[in-house]
Amino acid sequence: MENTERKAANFIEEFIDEDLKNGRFDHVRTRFPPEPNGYLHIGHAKALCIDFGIAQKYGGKCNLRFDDTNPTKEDAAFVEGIQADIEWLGYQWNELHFASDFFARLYEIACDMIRRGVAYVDDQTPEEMRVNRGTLTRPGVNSPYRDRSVEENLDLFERMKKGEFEEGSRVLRAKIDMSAPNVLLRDPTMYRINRHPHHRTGTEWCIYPMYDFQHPLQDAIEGITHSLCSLEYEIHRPLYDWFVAQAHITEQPPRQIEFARLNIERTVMSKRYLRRLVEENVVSGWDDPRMPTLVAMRRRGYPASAIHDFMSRVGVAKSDSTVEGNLLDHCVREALADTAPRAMAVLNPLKVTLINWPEGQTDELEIENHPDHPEMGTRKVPFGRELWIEREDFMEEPVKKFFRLAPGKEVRLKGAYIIRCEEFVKDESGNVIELKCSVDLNSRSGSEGANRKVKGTLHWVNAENAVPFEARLYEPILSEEDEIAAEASAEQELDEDGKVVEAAPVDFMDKLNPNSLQVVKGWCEPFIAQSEVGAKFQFLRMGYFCKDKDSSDALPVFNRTVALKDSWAKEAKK
RNA sequence: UGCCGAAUUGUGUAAUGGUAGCACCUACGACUCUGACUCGUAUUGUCUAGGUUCGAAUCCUAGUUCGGCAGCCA
Repeated sequence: MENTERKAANFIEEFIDEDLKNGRFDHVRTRFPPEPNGYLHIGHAKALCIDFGIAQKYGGKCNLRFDDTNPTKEDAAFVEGIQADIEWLGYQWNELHFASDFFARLYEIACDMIRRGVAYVDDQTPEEMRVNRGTLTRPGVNSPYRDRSVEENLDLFERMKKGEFEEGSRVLRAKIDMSAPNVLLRDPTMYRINRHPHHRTGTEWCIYPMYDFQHPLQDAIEGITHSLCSLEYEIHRPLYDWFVAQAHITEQPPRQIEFARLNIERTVMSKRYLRRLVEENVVSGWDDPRMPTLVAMRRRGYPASAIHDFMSRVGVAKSDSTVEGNLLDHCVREALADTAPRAMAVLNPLKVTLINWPEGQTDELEIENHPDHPEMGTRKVPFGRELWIEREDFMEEPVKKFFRLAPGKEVRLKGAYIIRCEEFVKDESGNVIELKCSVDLNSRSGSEGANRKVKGTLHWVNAENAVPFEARLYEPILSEEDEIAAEASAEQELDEDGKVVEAAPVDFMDKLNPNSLQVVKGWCEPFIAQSEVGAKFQFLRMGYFCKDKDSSDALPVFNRTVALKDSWAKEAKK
């Protein structure tokens, strides 16, 4: 492997380079280890891109491993969803493993640890265990069951496995040090009893290994060289190393390296909360386009390449950070800019009648599908006396710098003619409901008469053939400024012993953005309606849109993937 | 009051003792049959205080602030 020339892109690669150079490893093998208890979100995608990306970069391998050690919340459907997401991102795992395939082996290792006197069955109640663990500032005390004989431990553990005991009545613990400053080392639990059927092993097992025991051993078994994970596991590393050392699986223990997880402004990034959004029907499902899950982003129209681009821009570091939503939007726009064909759709329609256009006459105009890519061809667009334009493209009393339609003012209709607003019609409550415009019949696009300066160009749809459609417009799922409070788990209050008194939860449901979904009915060009689910367009001036699976023949539905940048909106605010 | 980490412009991330750079955001301008795209210009930064050094974001000392840890979750 000739990586000495290549410059490390981040601190993880520096560590790996170091390991390769000093001979700790002569190859790289990573793993992506999701628990199948939900769908992958953009935060997982960061870890995923790092795990797979580094393996790729070093010519190594990356395994997909499901850490399915807690049957309570896991489901086979998530296993499939996760695999689909990984494939969508274009990665291929080398080996596919399930922790549950190794339950027998882990059990044997646990028995061996009992025989060597470094694990024991504890009969304390969860409450007793908690009390005896001590606090952050006070050492714990040994369990009264800590010094049972090997024979008794072996017998008890086997009977735990056989299902002779109730859930919660006994656990297997590692015998380390109840006064360790790192609380995780105070005789951590290795196995607990859980009778919930497992999505793969059914009722074969009723004891399940804990993460701290299973994960490092699984890494060692698979021959993982670098076990990359998020910062929260940093404090677990001594335990990780301890278990690997105890298990005697490999001469070359895997190295755990931690990096900061991804946070994005106004985005919920915790599986627990996402699950709540789904279960409490705040969203329509894991693939609701407001969700930060990959399955939702795909549905919303984000190209996989945008995710990769985003991850490379976000970088990898060891300090906690929160990325602006702008950056993701930017990556999505950039990914779509060259590939999405242009089309016209009006989201908030205002009727325009061309007073000097012959009644009953409909022309066909030829309009390019992409201004920068002539190879994407052109399409025929009908044009007649009655049109729809965007309501916000007209102002009765135009403010300065507004160069769209206003009484007496001219605009160009994209690919068509220049029109002038001659008068406007209001309903009884004073709302403008129609514009009467004159059209410059010599100004048809491409003709000589079109070559004059008109400041504004509007998109439009011919009323006669327009197809009604539903547009779903999205905003971040959290209200502004509140994301941190919502992200933070419950505030914990401590009593004088430093123990948790009560969790006073900040209910993130209160932080939800009431405008995260806006549904509007608009008009679009006929050909758009016939596109396939998943088809992506840029609706001129309105943003990138993706045809949704909720579409019917009667009513096409489009998700706005991302809006275009809008410098007028900023100007208008002033 | 314990242990483990982290602090570079508004945000994210480089610089590994030698010119603090890049991207996004923002502002202004050019271009424009998308107020998009593109192009140009600009503002803003090394947590604090000492020290070592010709030279410190980088090394040392002491602080400060922030994050994580007391599941039979992962």
